[in-house]
Amino acid sequence: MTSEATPAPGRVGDVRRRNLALVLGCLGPDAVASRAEIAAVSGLTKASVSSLVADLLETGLLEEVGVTRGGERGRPGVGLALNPRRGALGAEVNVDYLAVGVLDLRGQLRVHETVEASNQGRAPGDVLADLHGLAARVRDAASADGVELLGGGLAVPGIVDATSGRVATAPNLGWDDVPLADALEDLVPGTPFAAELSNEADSAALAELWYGRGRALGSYLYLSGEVGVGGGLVIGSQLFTGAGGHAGEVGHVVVDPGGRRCSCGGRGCVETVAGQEAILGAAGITGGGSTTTGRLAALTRSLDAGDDRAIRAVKRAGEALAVAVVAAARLVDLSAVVLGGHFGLLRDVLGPALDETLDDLAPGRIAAVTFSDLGASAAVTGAAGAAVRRALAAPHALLG
Amino acid sequence: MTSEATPAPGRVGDVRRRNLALVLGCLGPDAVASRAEIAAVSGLTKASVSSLVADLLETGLLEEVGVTRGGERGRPGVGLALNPRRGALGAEVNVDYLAVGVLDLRGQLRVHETVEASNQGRAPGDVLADLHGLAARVRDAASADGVELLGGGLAVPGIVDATSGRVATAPNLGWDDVPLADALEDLVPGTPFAAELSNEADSAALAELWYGRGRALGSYLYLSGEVGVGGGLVIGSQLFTGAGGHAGEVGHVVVDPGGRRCSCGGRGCVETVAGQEAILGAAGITGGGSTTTGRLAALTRSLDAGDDRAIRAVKRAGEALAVAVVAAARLVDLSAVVLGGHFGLLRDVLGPALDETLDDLAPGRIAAVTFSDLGASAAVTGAAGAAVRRALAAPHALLG
DNA sequence: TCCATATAGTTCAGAACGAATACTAATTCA
DNA sequence: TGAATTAGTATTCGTTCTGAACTATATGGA
Repeated sequence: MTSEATPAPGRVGDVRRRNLALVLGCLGPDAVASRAEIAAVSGLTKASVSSLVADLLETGLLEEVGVTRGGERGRPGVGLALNPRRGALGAEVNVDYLAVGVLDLRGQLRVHETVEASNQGRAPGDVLADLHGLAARVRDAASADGVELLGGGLAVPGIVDATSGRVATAPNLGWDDVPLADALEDLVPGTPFAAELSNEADSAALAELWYGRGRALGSYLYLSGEVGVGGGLVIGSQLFTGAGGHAGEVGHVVVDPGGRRCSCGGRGCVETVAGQEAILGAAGITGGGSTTTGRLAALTRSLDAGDDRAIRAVKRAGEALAVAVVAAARLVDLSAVVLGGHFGLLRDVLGPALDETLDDLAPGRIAAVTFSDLGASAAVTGAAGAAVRRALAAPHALLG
Repeated sequence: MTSEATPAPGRVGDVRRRNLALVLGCLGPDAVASRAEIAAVSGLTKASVSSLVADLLETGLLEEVGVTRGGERGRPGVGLALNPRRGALGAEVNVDYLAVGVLDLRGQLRVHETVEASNQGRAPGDVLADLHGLAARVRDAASADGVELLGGGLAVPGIVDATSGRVATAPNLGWDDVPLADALEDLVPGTPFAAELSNEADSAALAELWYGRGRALGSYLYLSGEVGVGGGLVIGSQLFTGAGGHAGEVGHVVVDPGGRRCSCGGRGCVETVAGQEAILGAAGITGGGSTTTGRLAALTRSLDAGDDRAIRAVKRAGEALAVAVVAAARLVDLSAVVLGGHFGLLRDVLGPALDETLDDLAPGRIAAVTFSDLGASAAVTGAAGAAVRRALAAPHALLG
């Protein structure tokens, strides 16, 4: 939900809260800067920065890392950097696996464990029990590695309400209106920033923004090819959640008004052409007891072998995605796309088809079509990264 | 352009600036409230509100309007309301007319004058000279009516850069890269808030938000049927300008990937089906020396007469708009649409076609399709309203 | 070696501001 | 007439940033 202009009165203390976050914002994941440099960049006075940094050192978010040489002459500054011994936990429940990881403030994924398992149709309670076992192991590993957790996040492939911690619906898991508030509580017990629930495509889009292709772009449409076609819109280096809180639902943009009925009740949606089932079906790769992963592998083999039917199916998917991408380009004035999830496997065929169709439908409009290189850890990284950002945006919560 | 997180240091004075605007924000166009009521609504203390109101009275934005009865007992409060003797000027250059008006802080359009003239292909300088003559008359009328101007705005049917005051391109005027900084300066000379340039569809969308259908909606896609098909996205009661600053360009969303080439170089765009020329052409209403307004009148006569070709052309436009509306619904999670401009003339045929197609392509997704009732003054009202909002958001600029 | 110069960082007085509290003002009701 | 109730003001206090003066630590040349 886009935040309504809450009539919150400005208090004197707000200024300090804002400036504490401002100082942290001057330090990227890898940056080292002295108090004087921070003062110059932020526009704050040296006196204010000194005072703010003292507080931030107390929170443990910041640490001093020896001296820095600025100009040739004069007293050297004391280097300041984000403390790599603080971090957040990210978790992901997906159709074929569970994954949990710990990301530190410097953006390093310090621990990452994945458990393959088919969670489709399992009772949420059973899945969550497995997840918590995995999370406990990961927390222990992080602790052994010297990382103290500040918070966490959980990503699921479905429509979620972050404020209440409920999964409204996750069709591919078979979940419907599942409350996860307790599960979130148990994920990172006793940390100052409670774990939050998020959509898997949104988390992956954010991981891309903070630690992947998106850093150089700032604004882009992230397309996630999973069982469905998910999407996340990043506008001006921020996740755009739209009017109702669930923007970027690319899978059900209409690309063919006269096309096939979709499971959503609509007609001619992207998913009816570019969803996994649609592609595999059109390519003639039948279910036959095989897993989705196995069938996708068969598809890539067919593509490599030059199988005409497979190539046409993937090309058709690329064309459908192009129509949706143009709609995004026009409606929210985007000019970049990042493709992730299983689309990466199809890139050799999908990329050219997408490029070509974009050039026909809206020449010159899309400047950059890129494929993600974050791999399978995107959602976990994004979920943990969001918790890290929450901490860096609200350092005052860590002060007495 | 979505504002990058400018590293602006928070200063002590920011708190007061914010709270001054907060107090004004508690007073809608028609609202009257006492200091005590404002304190209760805003969360500020009575003492702070008293102090803030004293400053605001000094700016002239606020005025005392007699006593108010709160509860049954106790001292009555002093009513506070926005001062209707302050306002802003809105101007519009369009293909068939020039218009200038003055809107007061209470949202009343106190003066509004329109001059019919075909501005297509005229030199920008000539058009602007006419506009300034009109603006001078309107300023005099406002002054005679006791309204003091705080600022202004100018809306044009094209892509603009508000920060530099340039029109990048306005195809239907035949303008290309026209600098309007001087013209804006002359529009409201000597006012504290400089006039700003805006897109006509965006201004109309904002007028809808502040003074029309949008008040009840908060988030919607505004569709403006002019020579082209313009659009404005309002998300969470704010104009959404997207990644590049020009969101809502509905006219070139692809609705038929195999469709006709568009003047933009693309294919199957909304405008190739729902633009004025496309509808008139498909309806068989030829140019024949007649003005666009005349041809549109002929179209509505044909519709009223039950002419099949005309009805099919408008229905086809409704279907095309539906595809674009679904794209917006999915991508930015909208559920409401407001139709303005010349679409209002076609509402009897266009509305049902739109509803029906929406129900086929995305059943239940769009909750509200409404037609604007602001008429021809939408863009002028929006341009002036934006200036009013700027003043109400930055009252400190009016203090010594 | 020693001092001028340059840069980093701290200390302290001052101003701006909202919060809390106690006060005055104006009204109703018994 | 006075108690109760509500509106609004005055005063004191704590928080925070700013700016200027100050201390700390380096380089480089006499």
